[in-house]
Amino acid sequence: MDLRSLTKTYKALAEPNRLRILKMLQIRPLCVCEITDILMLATSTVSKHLYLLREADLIVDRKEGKWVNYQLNDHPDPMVADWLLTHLARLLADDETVRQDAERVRTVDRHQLCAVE
Amino acid sequence: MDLRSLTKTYKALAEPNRLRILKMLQIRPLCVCEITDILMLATSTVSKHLYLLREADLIVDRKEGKWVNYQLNDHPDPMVADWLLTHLARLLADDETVRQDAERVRTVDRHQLCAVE
DNA sequence: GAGTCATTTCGATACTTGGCGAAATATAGA
DNA sequence: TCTATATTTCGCCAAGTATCGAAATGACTC
Repeated sequence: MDLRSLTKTYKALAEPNRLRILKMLQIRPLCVCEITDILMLATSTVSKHLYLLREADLIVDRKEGKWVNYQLNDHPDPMVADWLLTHLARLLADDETVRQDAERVRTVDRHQLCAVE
Repeated sequence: MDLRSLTKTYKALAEPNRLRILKMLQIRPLCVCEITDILMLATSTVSKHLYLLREADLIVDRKEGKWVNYQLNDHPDPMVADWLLTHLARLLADDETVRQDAERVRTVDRHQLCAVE
């Protein structure tokens, strides 16, 4: 673990929408269109956020048909990412935005969202 | 602890020179000119880095004569900064830059540095 | 109080990053 | 193979940030 990679990890965490994504993924795996719907950002923007979280070893992607599911990394670098994800579970529990995101995660359905309207 | 303040904390950590400063302050308190000498940056740049670390509750300043000594915050927010600083103690131990910084911290003397040459 | 030195603040500049839409890629199904 | 859908990549712009030097501030000493 050197300065460069630790900086990359903290940079990945230093953005509110990316923290929201991580908190949402604590509830269950989500596809890009579900995350996009909840954050209300362009798909390309969300894809970029997911790329940075993946590069930081915090999440992993699993292709499933035409969807790409993202989930928290179950086997992250034990020195850093593992520890940060564990801590994050205790953080932001009382944040209003994060709380509302959690409700949306429980009710959102990808079959309703994508390509409809 | 909400999204905004947690983002501020991670932003403070997401820069290599600021991580180097924190690692140096783990050894002993340092004044601005000592840190400036080790990082080889302009004084104004270092001052700004210190400002951001202070705003994130990670360090505190103590005036001592014409110098301003910075040190790690002994009583940080127990929910975040406290935990991050504890973890940081274990991190970056094997980083070459951080190791060299540590040597400089042990040998540097503010009376030799400032206003000389 | 004038001078000296450490630090902070200010203003300018180059670089980085978050955001979008459009184009490219990948997968499923007809 | 053609079409539809989900995602990624690319090019661009606006906002944010790291950096510097110069000016301002604060503190000690003569």
